[in-house]
Amino acid sequence: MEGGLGQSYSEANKSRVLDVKPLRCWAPVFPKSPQSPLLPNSASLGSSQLAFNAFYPSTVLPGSDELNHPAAAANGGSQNGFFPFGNPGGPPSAAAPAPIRSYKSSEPTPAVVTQDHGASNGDVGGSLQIDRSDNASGSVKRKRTVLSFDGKSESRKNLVCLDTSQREEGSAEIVEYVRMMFDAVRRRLSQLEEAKEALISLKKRPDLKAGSILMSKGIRTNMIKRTGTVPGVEIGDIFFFRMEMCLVGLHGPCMAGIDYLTCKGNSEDEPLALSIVSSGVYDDEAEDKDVLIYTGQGGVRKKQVVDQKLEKGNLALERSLQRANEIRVIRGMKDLMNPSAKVYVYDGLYKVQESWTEKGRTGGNIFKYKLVRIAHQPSAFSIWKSVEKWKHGFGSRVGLILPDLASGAENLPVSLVNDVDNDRGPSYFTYFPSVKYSKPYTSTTLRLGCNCHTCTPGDLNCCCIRKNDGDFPYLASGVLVSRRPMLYECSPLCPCFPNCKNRVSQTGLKFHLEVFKTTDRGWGLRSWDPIRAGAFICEYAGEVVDKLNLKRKSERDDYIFDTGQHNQNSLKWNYEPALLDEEKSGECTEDYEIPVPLTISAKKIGNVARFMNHSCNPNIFWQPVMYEHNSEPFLHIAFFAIKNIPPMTELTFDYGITPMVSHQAHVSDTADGKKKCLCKSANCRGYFR
DNA sequence: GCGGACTCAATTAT
DNA sequence: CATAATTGAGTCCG
Repeated sequence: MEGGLGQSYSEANKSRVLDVKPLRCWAPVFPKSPQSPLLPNSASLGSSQLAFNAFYPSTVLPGSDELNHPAAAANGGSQNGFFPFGNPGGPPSAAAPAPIRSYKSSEPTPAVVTQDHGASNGDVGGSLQIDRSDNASGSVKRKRTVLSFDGKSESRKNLVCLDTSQREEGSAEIVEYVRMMFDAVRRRLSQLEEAKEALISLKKRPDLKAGSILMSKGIRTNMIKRTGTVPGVEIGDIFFFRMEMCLVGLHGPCMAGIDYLTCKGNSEDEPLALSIVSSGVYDDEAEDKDVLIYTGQGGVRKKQVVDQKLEKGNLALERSLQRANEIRVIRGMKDLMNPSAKVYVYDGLYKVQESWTEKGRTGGNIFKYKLVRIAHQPSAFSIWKSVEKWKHGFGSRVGLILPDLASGAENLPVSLVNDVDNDRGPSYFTYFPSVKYSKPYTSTTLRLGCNCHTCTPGDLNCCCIRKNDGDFPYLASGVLVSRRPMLYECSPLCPCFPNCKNRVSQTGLKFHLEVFKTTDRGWGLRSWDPIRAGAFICEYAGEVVDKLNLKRKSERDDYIFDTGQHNQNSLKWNYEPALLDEEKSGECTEDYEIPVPLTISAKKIGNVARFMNHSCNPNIFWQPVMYEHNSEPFLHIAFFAIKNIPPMTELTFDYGITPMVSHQAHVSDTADGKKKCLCKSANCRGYFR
């Protein structure tokens, strides 16, 4: 889509920021815009900063039509960076300005060149417009770099490519797609590496490798550097790898802590800070929820005592103090679930309030910058601080009804909280952490156990691994790598220890969960802890019921989970084998294979899963898991995280077409038995059964 | 079991 | 186009 509206918009915006030659001031053209993705919030700037905002070099204006772009875009306040004006499917602007190379990362080489799409801008509420490379069309442009894939283009049908404008400017859907893809590839690379570990110890970095692959294939977005908000990235979003922030354009450098933009073409260098990561390498003061004392870069890890220099990131922060532009702040901290790793929280926009130098611990002079959080932003880091307090018992949890709803039945307490109304709890039920069968699941009795004492990834002698297509389904960190038709876990029949890594769904809760009262959807479930994509949440506990009997009884049961009627078909979660040059198309299916349908009722007995609400844009999926009790195989329904989930975010899954609704009267029944959906997601289907 | 030293990384600005 | 600068995430060792 070169020359499309999105691009010319971006180019124009870019130029506004970058070219600050005073004599070409178009001040009246440029309105105030808190949402404008590229510029500091002019409303909150002093007069000196206004001058900076207003410059709009006429040289990049392709035509009089383009004059409207900044104003329209800014006034529209489009959250996702879409164009709220113009002809959505309109012809590409032939006069789009030439890209300014120094402000855009170099163009990646798509593995498969994308096909032209009719309308790639403009449909604000629409689905992510991604190209499926069928390479059937004659209009497909091929570059020479494609050749390594030419022989196997058949197996690459599912690879989704982003077009130029999608790589330059993101949206919620594009960002989500990139993040899902990144983690799916990373998990697969980790899985391959862990399987090899038995033979050779390769210290590879799956996170870097996954990032590198996606970069080279153009699966990234928000490549145009900008100050302020990044379309599709929300305050509070969490990341487990630096690469991930790099791919979605939140923070460009994969290592350095300060991202900045240099105003090239200007005689004097005027770098501007865009985002910073505070992660503990330097002696930052990051305890206050709204103030961050950030240390400049340089001088650390040097053999001799070195003074930091006022250049690059340090200079950029200094200039940003003068310009008073918004700076994205990402706070990194130790991941308590995985102490050797880190987790990064996007904490929104800050401004540099003052700067000074002082003597660092190692003796050299260092720069310090005091950043203050801009008011009235959604809370992010402060939620983490609150959770920390609740966990340590200081500070009372507002609205706490019960410290442990499960009364000790789980290995972690489950809080019951209501801070919205006077409801003192859900209706009575018995807490039970697993599924109760009254008769065998299947008529056949199979010995399914393996013979290992320690099931080791890559060991194909382990028949539990063989049943999972030869892959150890979980990583050492406990996350699931891929959805599969059926997941086979080790069981009491296996001689391996109960802490075997292939028993993830049997080992209880991993996160401190909370059942809480929502404002309009009854009771819901959320977690105090951050959750990684692929992490196990809980299983669907309850009584296995006979579906036919259930229908006859006509007694209302809103707590039914039914494998036969669920539908997660729209979810594509697994890695794309073609990205890793794997010929594995058939085995990578995400269609479930349920040998015998299973219906579970959590009305009388159940666990936390019975409180999970429906969403058309869920963060949890369910996966059938098979293992044995008393020498007989039983089917369980296990829930895993689709994406990284920040603390205190409601956990939801897609009820699909199941006749199950949440237990509360938060849905209004329509004539045909459908329930009105209140999930509020952009792609909400409106109703579910 | 933890912290420090050391090592290997990918990307981007220069 | 090569190179320097950046520091996350491992490993190793005391």
